[in-house]
Amino acid sequence: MNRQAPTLEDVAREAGVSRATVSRVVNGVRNVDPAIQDLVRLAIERTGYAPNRAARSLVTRRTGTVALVVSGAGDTSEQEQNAFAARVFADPFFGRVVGGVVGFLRPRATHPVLMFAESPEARGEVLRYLRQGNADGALVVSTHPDDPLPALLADAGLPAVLFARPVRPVALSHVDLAHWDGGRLAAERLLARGCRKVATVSGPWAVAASQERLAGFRDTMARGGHPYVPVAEGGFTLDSGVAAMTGLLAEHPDLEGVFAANDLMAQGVCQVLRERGRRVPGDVAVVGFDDSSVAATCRPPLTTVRQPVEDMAAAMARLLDEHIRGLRDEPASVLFEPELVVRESA
Amino acid sequence: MNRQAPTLEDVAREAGVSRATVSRVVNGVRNVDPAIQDLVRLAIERTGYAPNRAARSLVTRRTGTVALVVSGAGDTSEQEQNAFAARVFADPFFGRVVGGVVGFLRPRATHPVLMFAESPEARGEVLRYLRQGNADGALVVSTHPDDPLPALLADAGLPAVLFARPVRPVALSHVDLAHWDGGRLAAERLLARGCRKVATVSGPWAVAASQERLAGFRDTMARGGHPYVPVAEGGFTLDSGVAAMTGLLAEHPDLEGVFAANDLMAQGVCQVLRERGRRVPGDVAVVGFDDSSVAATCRPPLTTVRQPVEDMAAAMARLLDEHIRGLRDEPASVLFEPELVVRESA
DNA sequence: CCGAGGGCATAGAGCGCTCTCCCGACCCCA
DNA sequence: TGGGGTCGGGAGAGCGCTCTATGCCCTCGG
Repeated sequence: MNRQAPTLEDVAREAGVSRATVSRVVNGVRNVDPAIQDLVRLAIERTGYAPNRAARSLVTRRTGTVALVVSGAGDTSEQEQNAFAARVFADPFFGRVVGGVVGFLRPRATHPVLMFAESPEARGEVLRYLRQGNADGALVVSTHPDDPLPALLADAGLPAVLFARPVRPVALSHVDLAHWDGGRLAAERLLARGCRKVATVSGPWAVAASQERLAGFRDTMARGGHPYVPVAEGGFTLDSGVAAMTGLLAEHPDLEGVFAANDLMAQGVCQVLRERGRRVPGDVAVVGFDDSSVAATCRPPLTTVRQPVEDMAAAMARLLDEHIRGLRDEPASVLFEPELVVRESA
Repeated sequence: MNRQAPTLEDVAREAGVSRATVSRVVNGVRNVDPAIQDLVRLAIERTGYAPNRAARSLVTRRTGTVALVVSGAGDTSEQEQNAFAARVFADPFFGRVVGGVVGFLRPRATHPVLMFAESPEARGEVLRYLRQGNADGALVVSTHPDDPLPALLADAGLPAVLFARPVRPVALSHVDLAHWDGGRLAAERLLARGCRKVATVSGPWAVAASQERLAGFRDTMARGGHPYVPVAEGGFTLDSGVAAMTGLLAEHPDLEGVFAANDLMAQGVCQVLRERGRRVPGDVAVVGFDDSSVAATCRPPLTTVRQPVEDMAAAMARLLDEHIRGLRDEPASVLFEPELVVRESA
């Protein structure tokens, strides 16, 4: 970068061949004499050559970069943008997404650019970024059902893959979890433990996943002879879990089991129960959702419905890669199955 | 990206001016007749033009991208790389770093590329990435004192800024916290509460910050008339906090105050204390460090030494920006002051 | 012995942009 | 009115790479 980086031309001169030959050696090789290959490789070594990506992507029209976009709802103010980023990262869920994405991209010499799109300007920035060819496509994790970004990307014809099926249909690939089955697993666990009086802390109503988890839970409870299940709506945060549980416990002091739609809320549920003198799982069994890191470190460790986030993120990256390489034209969707992880809380 | 994106040439034709003029308008430089400016802007609007970044950075030698590198110790195996990413993100600390960095970069139309450098190959990848001109510089957060990456970057003459002063001196700018003062604040708080028997759970010995926090704490306690302070070494994780506190409590059952070198460990300390029947802060006062998100959500909420991570991260980004733009030649260091945040635990 | 054919290398034309000249028009003042 | 200065715009040379077209040479069939 600093003092005149060596160019293909320099290497060619050093090796006594032409620029094109060096280029062939550097990239996947097409018929180059092995002796010359070695010669070139030696010259590359000696000059410390590193291909300039700008020049390369100028002609290949590929950047080896994808945008990893966390997009929010509508219209966050300038001041809140930092907070948004911090909040997103505070959720252990997102770390797993990054882990899965990086795991897939790394062997493909591709790198994720982190972007936040929680305001109209930020969304415009994402679109511009892609249209300028800064990145080949976008992996989008929406934190809000009304997120307009997917539609914008689809309209612009930009390659993109979503985490979770969008509420409004959009012509983009996505990966998702069989949330209904997750709810079912939680219900089955509580039923198997013999819990009679059972309640649930759901995710936000507007989020499709919340509704599906809830439906799976309720349907299964009903089938198991418990047609009525009190529900309190939470917001996927610890605080909201505390609030929801406080309300539930006030109305139903005799609860024996609780299903919280994510681990953070389950943690809040446990806190409230303990503060109210209930033992978990002795008096009340608690099932969480996600199998995030808190599930294991929480006291007591949470029995939870595992969402294979890393695999899902990797699948996202794979789908995007296929779209970018033109191997896939039509939007596809990949559905993952949840799994019950039994620890101590239920 | 898809069907022939419009080029500068197209816009120029549309506006009836030359390529150079359009370029001038786009970059907002030099004297261009306002009337023509409007003309060009209209043409840009009509064609939907977006400057191709590859072409631009080919000539400017700038990418508008910086690498945000989380670098680990030595030689992590391929399988553990995902885990590394997940672990890093599980630490709420890192989310704050990202928030601060993004906050600074965003107005400057710069974006962070996320990279993990926890193995020799990964480190090579980072260097190559920078030397290829994929990014203009690197923001490095080391998770291990023996991290060789800073030296590699310095040797390669690549612009980079570190979070925390490296153990071995390296010719790179960095930001850091006055850790000694942080330890002092914690000690002063415990002294002010009248705690007699006090212990501390330190961070890993190898980490300079741990030693400084410890020194500040001990020196201040000594000055306050408590020359002997039992220490247990932790690893900045919740589990290590639990283990350390278990040991301390066994040897010193009469403890009245504990300083843990980060909030995660403080949380572990509180768990152990509660399980052993001690009330916090009634029986034992606990002071944490960082003021991370767990400090507020923990039960009880932690009194802690605040590290202004977002500001520090922003300062890192600013330093890097100055290095990249050539405004700053010599390595600089910026030191931040910690601050006591009083909640309930002490 | 000659021409066809194939492996291997080179030449050279861009990719889309910036930026340095350079030139024409206009202004000011003598 | 003319000379020097300034301002606004155009022409064109690359930036470093890929890739197609082309050419060389060696082998082999006729």
